[in-house]
Amino acid sequence: MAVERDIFGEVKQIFTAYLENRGLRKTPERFAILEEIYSKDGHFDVDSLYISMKNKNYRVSRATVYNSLDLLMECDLVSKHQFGQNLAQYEKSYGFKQHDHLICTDCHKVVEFCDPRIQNIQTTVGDLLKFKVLHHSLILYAACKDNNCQNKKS
Amino acid sequence: MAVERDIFGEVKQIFTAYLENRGLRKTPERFAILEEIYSKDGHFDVDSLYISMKNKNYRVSRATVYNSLDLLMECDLVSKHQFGQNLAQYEKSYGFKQHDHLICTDCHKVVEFCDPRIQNIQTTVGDLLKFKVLHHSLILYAACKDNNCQNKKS
DNA sequence: CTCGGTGCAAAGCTTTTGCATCCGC
DNA sequence: GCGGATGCAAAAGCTTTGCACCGAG
Repeated sequence: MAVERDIFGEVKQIFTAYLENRGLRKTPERFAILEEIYSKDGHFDVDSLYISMKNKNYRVSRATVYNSLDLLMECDLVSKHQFGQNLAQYEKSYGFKQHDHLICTDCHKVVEFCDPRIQNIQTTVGDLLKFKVLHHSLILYAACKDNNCQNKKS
Repeated sequence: MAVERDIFGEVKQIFTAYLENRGLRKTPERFAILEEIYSKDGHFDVDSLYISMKNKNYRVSRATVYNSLDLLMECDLVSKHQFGQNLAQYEKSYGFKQHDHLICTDCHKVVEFCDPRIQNIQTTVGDLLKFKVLHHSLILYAACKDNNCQNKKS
C-alpha cells in the first residue's frame, strides 16, 4: 500500500523555510490561513476565506488575509486568478496537477483541464523573447455545446 | 500598389450592423468612443480613454464609456484583459493579428507574441470538454534574462 | 526590548447604479 | 412622443493604508 502523502505537512515546511529565508516572522495567523486554504477545495475569494475563518471564531483581519496570500503566492503555494469579474479568485497550488481553466460564457462555471502543449509554448516563446517564463495563465472562454447550461441564452 | 485598408471604415460598419441587429441606438457617443479607441495604439484603461476624450472637450461620462466598451466587446471590436492588477486593460481587436501577452514580473512591461499552437489547444480542449471555445486569454509571467529591465531586482 | 505583524476602521479606486434629462427612431 | 441612452453624482465593492497595540525573535 502506498504511503499516504501528508500534503499539509509538506506545505507547512515549505512555508516555514520561505519565511525563515526572507527573515519574516512565523506568526500563528499565517499558518492558520495556510491551513484553512489547504482544507478547502476549488477556488475561493478573499472574503469567503475571511468569513470562514471568522465562523470558526478565529480572530483575523482582512488585511492579514491579503498579506498572507501575497506571501503564499510568492512561494507558489497559492495561485491567483482574475476570471474576468472584478473579484480575484485564489487556489491552493501545491501537490496538485498543473491545470488551466475554461469558463462557460453562459453560466460562468469554471472547468479545469490539462494540456501539456502549453509547456512547449512557454518554452518556445520564452526563448524567442529572451525571457525566463515563470508561470502562465490560460483561460478559454466557451459556450456549452449541449444544453447543460442553466443560463443558456435562447 | 496595394489598396490602403480603411480599418476604421470597416469597424464602423461592423458596429453599425451590430447595433441595428440588436435594435440599439446609433448614438454619437458610441461612435466617438469607437473612433477614439481605433485612433490609439496599445493597451488602455477606462479612465485614460475617458480623460483623453474629456481633453478633446468631448462631453462623455464614464458610465457611457463602460457601456460602449461592453457593446464593442460583444461584437469583438475590442478585447478586455485582466493583467493581474485590479485595473482592466482594453485593446482594439479588429484587423490586427491575434496575439497573446507576456508580462515582465520585474517591470510589468507587456510584450505581445503570436503562437499558432494555441489554436490547436483551443480546438482539442473544446472537443474534449464538449464546449465551443469562443476566445481565450494566455498570459505568460516571466523575468528578463538579460538585464534590460530597469526594475530588475538585485 | 524591538520592530515586524496584526486588527480595526477609514480611505482609495475602479466599476455600477439611480435618476432626471435628452435625443434617436 | 416614446423609451432607450446619457451625464452626473452617489453608492457599491474589492483592496490598501494608517495607527495603536501585540507578540515573535
